[in-house]
Amino acid sequence: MARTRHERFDCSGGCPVEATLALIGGKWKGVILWHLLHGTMRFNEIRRRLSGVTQRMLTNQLRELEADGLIIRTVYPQVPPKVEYCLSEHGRSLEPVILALKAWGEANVLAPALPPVSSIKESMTSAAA
Amino acid sequence: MARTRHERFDCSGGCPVEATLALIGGKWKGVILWHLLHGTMRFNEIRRRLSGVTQRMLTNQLRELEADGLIIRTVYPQVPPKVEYCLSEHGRSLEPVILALKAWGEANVLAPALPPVSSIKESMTSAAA
DNA sequence: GTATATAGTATCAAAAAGGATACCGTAGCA
DNA sequence: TGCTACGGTATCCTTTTTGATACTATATAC
Repeated sequence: MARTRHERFDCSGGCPVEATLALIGGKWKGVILWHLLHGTMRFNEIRRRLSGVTQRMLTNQLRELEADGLIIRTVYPQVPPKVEYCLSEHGRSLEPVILALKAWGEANVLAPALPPVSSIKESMTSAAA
Repeated sequence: MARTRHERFDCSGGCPVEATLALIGGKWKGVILWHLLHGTMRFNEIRRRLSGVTQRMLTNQLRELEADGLIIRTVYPQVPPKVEYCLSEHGRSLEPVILALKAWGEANVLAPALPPVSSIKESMTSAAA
């Protein structure tokens, strides 16, 4: 159920890159994992931090992360329900990856106005047209 | 054209994680970048390494990477055509990220038979049912 | 004269991802 | 008595992504 694209890694030679991206590449997974780096959280707690996510999506993503062994879901037999999510050991091993993603994003996406590099070689391109 | 999901980063507080994933998160982008870390490559050269990719997909992904300023496309006005792709400076700055993804993938996805952690808490879960 | 390699486009279709909305059952609060 | 919070499901729909296939132009080799 809801297995995304984890099953097929056909890129010969080896692309652990793809394999990893398949696990954390959903729209919300990266951020969820990043938030969970800070500690255990309840469902709605996560939801509030990911403003914009729907319940269905959040449930889906959390379930996939759980199925992939990256997070641990603990439901307390209470009413109203209380469900906690935290990183598994496996998930925590992703910390350097997440932090690398975050560091690069901070340095290269949000800060600068990245100029279109596609201007220099346009002269060559137009020569072929 | 072909802008994927780069435009909207609504996850408040800041998720450079998402921002980065949006750039490298396509099905092939990560691998393409990884291959380009090794040096300049021609179109079909990349294609052969990504066995399974279609021409259309490869073109798309390369165009997006170029539009995002991560790679540089150089077309030589020859016939038959010769087009080279290489990392831009911006793209090369992704090297630690790519390597982190690769390292984790090698260590955690391909090697071990990752046991389903979802067994311990099942007792609690069933108690709620 | 035909085939091949090059780097693509164009068009159509399928699959996957993501989103909107409504609903559930109970506890606690007013 | 009705409201809200909790952590979801179920259903339907739209958008995005991916894939299959056919087509282009020309130089070179056969």
